[in-house]
Amino acid sequence: MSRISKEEVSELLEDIAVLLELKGENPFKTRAYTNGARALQSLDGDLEEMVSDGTLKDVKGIGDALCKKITELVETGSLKFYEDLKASVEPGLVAMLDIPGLGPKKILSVHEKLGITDIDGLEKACREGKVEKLPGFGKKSQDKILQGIEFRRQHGTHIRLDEATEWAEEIHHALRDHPEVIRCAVAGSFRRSKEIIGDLDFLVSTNDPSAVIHYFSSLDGVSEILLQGETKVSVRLRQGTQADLRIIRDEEFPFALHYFTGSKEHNIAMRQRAIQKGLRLNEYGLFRSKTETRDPDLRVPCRTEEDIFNELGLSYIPPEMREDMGEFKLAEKDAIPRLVEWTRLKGSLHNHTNWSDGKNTLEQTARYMIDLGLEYWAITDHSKSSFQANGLDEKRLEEQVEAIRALNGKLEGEGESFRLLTGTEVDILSGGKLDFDDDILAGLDIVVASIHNGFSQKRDVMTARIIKAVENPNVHILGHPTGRLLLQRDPYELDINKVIDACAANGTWIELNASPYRLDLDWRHWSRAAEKGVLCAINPDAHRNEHAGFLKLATGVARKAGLTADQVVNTRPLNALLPLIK
DNA sequence: GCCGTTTTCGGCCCGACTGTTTTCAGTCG
Repeated sequence: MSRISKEEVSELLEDIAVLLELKGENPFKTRAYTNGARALQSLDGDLEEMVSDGTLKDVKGIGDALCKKITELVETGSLKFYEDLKASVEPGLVAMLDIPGLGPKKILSVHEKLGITDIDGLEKACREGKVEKLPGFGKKSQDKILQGIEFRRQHGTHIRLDEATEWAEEIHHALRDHPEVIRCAVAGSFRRSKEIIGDLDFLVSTNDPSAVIHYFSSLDGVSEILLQGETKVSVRLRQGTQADLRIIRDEEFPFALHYFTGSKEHNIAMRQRAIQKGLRLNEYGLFRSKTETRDPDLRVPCRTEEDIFNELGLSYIPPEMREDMGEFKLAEKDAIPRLVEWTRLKGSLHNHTNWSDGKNTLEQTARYMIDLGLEYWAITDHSKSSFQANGLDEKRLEEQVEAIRALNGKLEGEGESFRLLTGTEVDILSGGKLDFDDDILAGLDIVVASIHNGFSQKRDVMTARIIKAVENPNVHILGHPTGRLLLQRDPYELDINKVIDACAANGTWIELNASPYRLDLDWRHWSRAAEKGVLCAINPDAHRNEHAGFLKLATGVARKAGLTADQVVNTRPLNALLPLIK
């Protein structure tokens, strides 16, 4: 047996799907590989075991052919079918799928007719006017391809949740202000609290579509209209993100809201359920017909999204959970958890001040958090090895603890029940040793242990390093466990499942770092952690007071992770938290 | 390639928009 992980197999199956698509294979076959990849992602059991005991074939979405290929991968570490397939496709063609307006058919066409093998070659052919002469292409297609290449060169395509929030709120408010708008909503991956947003989706019900479409396309932040029809318009915002608006009639609103919230995979599963019940589901309604697509007389009356789920034998699925990653099983049994709400948070357990690399003083921080109505706020400035962040040594830490005690005394004298908690974000050094000795750590309220250097260690070395740290009884929380910076830096190599298991075994909590750059631990890993009883701390890792706002944003991600208020430690009031951290 | 109390073959989610056509294929979400 070779060591190949479930994730690696899953990614390889997705690669196969892309390659098959480019070869012009039957789209349903292509999708079978995508489905297989997804089935593996949400698989609970151990892949090697399932291969050897033959239970892999029982997994829905994995049939004879996929089972054989996965078995070959697990047993030998490679797959001949994949190697042959990869060798038969020009590698430069795959990247062309990212260019708007270019799909597999057109890519194949420029490849076969003009011998183009990569984006640079495509750009050259466009400039020489060769592409517009191909059948099915024209001048406009050629210009659009050139524009797409240029745009992608200048901007990335995705934005973080905090950037998306600013735009979404601004446009949402603008739409709400328009007199012809009856109802409007932000849908899409933003409503699902994805950590990274590709484009923004807005939905409006109105009796005057053209007025709203015109209004939307001429909003202040719009730099370019990409396409415009009678019920749909797509624009480019100033900073590069695409925003789509869909217009529907008001009685269609709940159906359209569900449809445009997605995810695509969730929607496909929903429509399949509708078909099984002899119904048809689209953005205009749920119809008692196999063919009718818009007849109001055949529409099953639904006032809310919840009604739609109920009609299909499901309890309400919150938007954040709509990824077709197990939510249907829960909704069938009416077992969707009551997800945590950000208003339940009572404080935070990982933050910085001007003692290390933060902006505000202890007192500014305390006053600000009191105004927000919070009960506690842990001060966990960096430790001495993080010299780039002005980390505290033992002496300064001792002084800070004194200062915090004094400030707490002053607040108490003013009748405030709010408390700053003492603490540190202690560096996990290479080898897993911590940057402070145990007797120092033992005297603090909260110890967060995090990695800030030596990112490039090998997977097993890094895993052992982190496990050693979380086994220290003085460590309460593992901070930003994978070190990723969204859209900037990949996670370091580690076996996250082993780390989760170690946290479970030692009663160490795991952070959901609320910084929009991190949102780490990723929501996809929390079902395993929660199952093993690991508690979550939603921590803004605040470096200035306004970062307290990250708590709201990250609670959306915690909801996506399926977490309840009980599973999040900082929903506890101070008097319930203190016994836990002793 | 997967799947099945209508099926082991013939389906597979669905509709809007664009550009190139002259009724539709390709792309997108």
